[in-house]
Amino acid sequence: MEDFKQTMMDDFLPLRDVVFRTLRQAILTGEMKPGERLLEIHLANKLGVSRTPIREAIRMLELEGLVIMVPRRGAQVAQITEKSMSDVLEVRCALDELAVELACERITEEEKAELLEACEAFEKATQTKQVHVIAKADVEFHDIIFKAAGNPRLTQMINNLAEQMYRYRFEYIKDESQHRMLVEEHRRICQSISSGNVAASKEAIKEHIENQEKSIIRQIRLERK
Amino acid sequence: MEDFKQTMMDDFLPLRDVVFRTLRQAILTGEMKPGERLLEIHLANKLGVSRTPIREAIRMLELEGLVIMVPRRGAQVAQITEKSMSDVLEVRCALDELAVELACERITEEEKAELLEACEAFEKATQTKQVHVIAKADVEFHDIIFKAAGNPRLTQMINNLAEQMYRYRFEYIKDESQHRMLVEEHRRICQSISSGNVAASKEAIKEHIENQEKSIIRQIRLERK
DNA sequence: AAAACAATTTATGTATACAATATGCAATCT
DNA sequence: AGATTGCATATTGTATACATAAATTGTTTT
Repeated sequence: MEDFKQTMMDDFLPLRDVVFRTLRQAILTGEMKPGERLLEIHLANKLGVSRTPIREAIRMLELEGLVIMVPRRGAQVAQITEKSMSDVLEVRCALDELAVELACERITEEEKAELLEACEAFEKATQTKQVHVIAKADVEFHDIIFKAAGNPRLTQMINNLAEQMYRYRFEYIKDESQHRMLVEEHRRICQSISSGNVAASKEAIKEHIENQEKSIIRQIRLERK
Repeated sequence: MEDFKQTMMDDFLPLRDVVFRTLRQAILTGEMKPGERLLEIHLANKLGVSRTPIREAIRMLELEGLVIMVPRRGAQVAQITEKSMSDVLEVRCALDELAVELACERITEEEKAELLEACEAFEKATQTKQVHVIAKADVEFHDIIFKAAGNPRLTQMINNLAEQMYRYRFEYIKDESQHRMLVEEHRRICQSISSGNVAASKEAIKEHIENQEKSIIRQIRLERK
């Protein structure tokens, strides 16, 4: 009986959170386009809830920078510009460098094993050529680094930044010509962290992010063709 | 009459934002203590508004990490631990290093002059021995660096992190024995950025943040005595 | 026909009402 | 006495109602 209650409480989610995730997903996947207005009643009807959870979700999206508020005109999906993306990536690169630096200092032997395993799993995943499988393996690899870095706040911030590029991620991963390089980059990151080489780790992760940046910028330019 | 209407519209702020700022201030200054519950009706009565703006403000505070939500129990002020503070400072240091690095690369001659001026203004401010004057001069100094770095997203994130330490800031600035060192640190930062020396700038800002960290950790230990 | 103004509509901002859930206390049972 | 159940209360979660401002449309006037 206690178990039941526990599970019920665990997966209870206020509607605002459901709405928040739904809208965020819609924005990040590009289903809702930049500049598109978020009409409360419209969204409320569409999602079958009242305006209240919609509004609270919008407040959260606002603070995440995914929507911008125009006073007395409501919310609209934030514009994604080349500049704003490279700004985000600039920050993300710095934070990822910090993450690998901390990981170098704090990683346990057990985590080293996990990292190596995740690295190999990623290589296998690329062979499936299934985008979501590869994406998942990629996330798992990086999550181990974050765990090893032991700074939850840092993890949260990186994940938040990474989400902002969600819609371009798949395009990047879809491109099979990149797979060899991606695997190689992961290997270098894995090795340099395991050997505690801070400088090499930072260099490796920097290249990793820079390659992503190039791909994303390319995508953006294609879109506004 | 038209004038009045115009000014009202210019500085029109939804109540949620007023409430947000008010509550954030209360939390950051320590007026609302960690663990304290945020009862919606209570706050609504106290601030003379309805529950709606209170709730929306809480959603924003939640995403900023200043309050934590317990489902069906509402919000409470987040605990500030030594670990959480050093986590934040770890990230902040990395971001500040990025900021000075970018500033080195992008600063204009005009901004160099502004920076020098702000640096000298800060020194003068320390002589007034008025905490809020010094704090303001300090903010202005760092703002010029952020402006020079030319990454609004980065600026926003650093400011957000800095806010989380708001309540300890004043204690730090109040301590007059630190003033000489603070001025010296600012001078080094100013000089190294102006001369475009990335490595020296990073080193200087790192020390600057580390000294703050020491002071903050000291404060926290004092509080929980 | 163009501009200005009024009326209407639409959507946000705010308040309140209603529903569901958790908490605390007292009465009851073992 | 201790545990348990049931009820009252407090509080959150959600929906709706009302108020105000912006946008739009249509009409009138020049």
